[in-house]
Amino acid sequence: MASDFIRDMIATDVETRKHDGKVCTRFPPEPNGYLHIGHAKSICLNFGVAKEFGGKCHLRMDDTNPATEDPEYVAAIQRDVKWLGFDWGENLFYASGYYDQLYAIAERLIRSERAYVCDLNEEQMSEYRGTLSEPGKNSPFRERSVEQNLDLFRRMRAGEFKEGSCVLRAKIDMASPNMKLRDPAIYRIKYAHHYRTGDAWCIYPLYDFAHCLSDPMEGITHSLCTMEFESARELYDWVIAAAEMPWVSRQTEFARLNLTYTVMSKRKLLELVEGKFVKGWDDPRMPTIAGLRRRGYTAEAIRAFCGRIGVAKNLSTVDLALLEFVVREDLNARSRRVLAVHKPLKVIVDNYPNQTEEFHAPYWPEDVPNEGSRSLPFSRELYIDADDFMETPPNDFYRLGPGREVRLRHAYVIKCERVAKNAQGEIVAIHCSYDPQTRGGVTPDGRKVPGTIQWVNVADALDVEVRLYDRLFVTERPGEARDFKEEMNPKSLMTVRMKVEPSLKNATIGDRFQFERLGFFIVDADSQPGSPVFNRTVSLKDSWAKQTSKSVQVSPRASKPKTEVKATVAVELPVEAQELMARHGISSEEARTMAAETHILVLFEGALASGGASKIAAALACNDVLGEVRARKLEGAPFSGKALAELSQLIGDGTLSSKQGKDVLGKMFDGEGGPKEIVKKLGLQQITDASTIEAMVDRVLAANADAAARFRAGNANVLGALVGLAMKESGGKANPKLVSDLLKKKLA
RNA sequence: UCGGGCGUCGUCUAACGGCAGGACAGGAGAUUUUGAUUCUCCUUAUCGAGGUUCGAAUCCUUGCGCCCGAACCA
Repeated sequence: MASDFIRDMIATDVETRKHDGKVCTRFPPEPNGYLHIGHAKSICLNFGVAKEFGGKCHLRMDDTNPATEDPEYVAAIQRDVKWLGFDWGENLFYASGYYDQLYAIAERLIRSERAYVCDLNEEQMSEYRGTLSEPGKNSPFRERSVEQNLDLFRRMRAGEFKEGSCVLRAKIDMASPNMKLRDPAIYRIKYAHHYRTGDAWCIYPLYDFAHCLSDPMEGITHSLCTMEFESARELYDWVIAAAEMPWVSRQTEFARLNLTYTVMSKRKLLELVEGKFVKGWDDPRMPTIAGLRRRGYTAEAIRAFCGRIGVAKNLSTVDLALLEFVVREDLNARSRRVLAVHKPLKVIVDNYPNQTEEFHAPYWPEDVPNEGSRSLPFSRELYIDADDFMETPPNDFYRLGPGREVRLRHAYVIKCERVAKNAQGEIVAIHCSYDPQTRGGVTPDGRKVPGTIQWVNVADALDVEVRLYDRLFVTERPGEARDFKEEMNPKSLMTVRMKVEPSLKNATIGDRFQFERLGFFIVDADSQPGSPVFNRTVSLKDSWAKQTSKSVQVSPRASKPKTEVKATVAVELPVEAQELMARHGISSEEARTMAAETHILVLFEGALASGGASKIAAALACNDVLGEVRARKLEGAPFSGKALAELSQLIGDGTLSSKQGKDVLGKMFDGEGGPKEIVKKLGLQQITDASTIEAMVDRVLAANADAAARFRAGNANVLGALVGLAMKESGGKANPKLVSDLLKKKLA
């Protein structure tokens, strides 16, 4: 499995023995709909990570809203996760299984004055909450006593109050810039029957309370969720801390999956199901796991897809073509090839005797290492596909046309002699001759027959129902310009009849085939014994169709309009920065940084006071110290201005190159002592001796003869790489400027 | 900008500060009893402007753009 930022983070946590080196993840769907391919990404990530690090992944039904949840969904979720190939073992949990504990924690929060019962109605509450840019104001019920809150909360539970009359709220901060922290509701009254707890409760916890507590209750180490929960993380941490949970789970967010030509929210999918735009959650056009399964996708293909799309934080919309690619790749290796004719056109082989012969036809092409074959009956009346005949074909059409030859797959080469038409002038049959020398499709005389087409014997043809599926939406991003339901593809399902070879009579539900030249198909559950129904999983790539439709095809996707280069408005330097600039003789950029980052200013002034070289110290402080502080999520540098002064002196007097200076800075952050100490410990005296450097440069050049050629060919970046190599050769001690100059001279 | 997140080929995703790589899509060709598969080759990217550095996609400043957040949903 390729790595990603989450796996990197977990690997670090395991190495540093966080949580005792254990890894426990969870997949927490709400049973209010079916799982879709977007969930598959999360499932593959959570279960995959657990497996890779020798940990566990729990399956947890996040069922805290009795109004929308249903046991049917619970069963479907388990079926789909299992089908995808993942096993939660004993670890199936329900948020509803924690209602007692959650209630107890809520009372604890009340006792520690971190929660209160609020009687504001929904409208008032939203008014009190303020807006994104204005702070909210405290609820008039915020200062109720512990006793009163406890009493009220218990009466909420006892069913003494109407639905909506009050809620339990966390007492955090109504002025927080993070709206999630403005005293969020954590319990509401709902007189609804819960599918698991029945009528035991009339108050239910909300997501922000239940979810973040379920995690530590189960010993979850890494709580992976999608980006829209990012601002909830602060609340997540607050609740765990406020509840004084003995276990702390860490939430990390990644980007959810979007697919072109697809809608991916449960709300929209539910709308499609309830509005009968599709035939249910498992309609093969749906991006649900159940739909994809019925469409003929394999779990392997879906997992491969999830592996290929990666995990990152960028908002991303994956091309549907990638999903089609992985399923073709998978199906190519596992589907038997059979012959089927979509639009039957009768061929009469006039010179063929009145008989039936059988051809031995392998199920697999040569490059798929599988065994098996069937026999194919052949006689003088056959069906071929109407698309494989043209009365006036262009030169590059190498199928059948008047006077032209074509190979019938596994059978004979035939030649079109004449076309039979009815009174309306429509073609009713093609009269052909066959070449008896070409039995099995070979041409002993060595002549080229470029076209090979599929066919079915009229007498034995099976007439079957086939469902041709296509993308559900016609636009890449349905719903972006108008209501997504107005952008549905009217041809997303075309139910047709096909003539297929007789061996398919006993195909059973779930069998997969490739209908040669047409696509991959699976036998649908609607099949009856002896009369299979096929779903097209995906068509074959068809470069002929692509070529012929080129003229009508939309122009290749326009490249993204580059953001217009606007005249850069010089941003005025704040007064404090101007003062600093004048006072310390530093650059405007540095002054700006120091004016904004007090700890950098303090550090720099400390360095100045200790006699540090001001230019170097300023650059170091603003560019490198600040970067390091941020990367390590610190408040400030863990060393004094004096240490910075010392370092800048070492650089200033040539003891250290600026590169070494930065390395030393890293060690200072690691707490390995002062600059001089580190230099001594590591023996970091910079190498400036010309002959020593030349020897190293020569060695690097000798070992990378091709690099020199590439540099001369115009790749200027090679120089950087060679400098890097020479630096490594010197153990980081060479003066990079000297190395670079020498290299330039030698390469010129 | 009230807070947060994110900007790398058309798309998705890599690159301890050291030759911007891979996959899909697109194009050209070879092989082919599936115009499939397979195999070769090619096109295309670091949001802009400054700064630090021998060297910046990466560090700093700044501008721009996109996304998320004001359910008693999850």
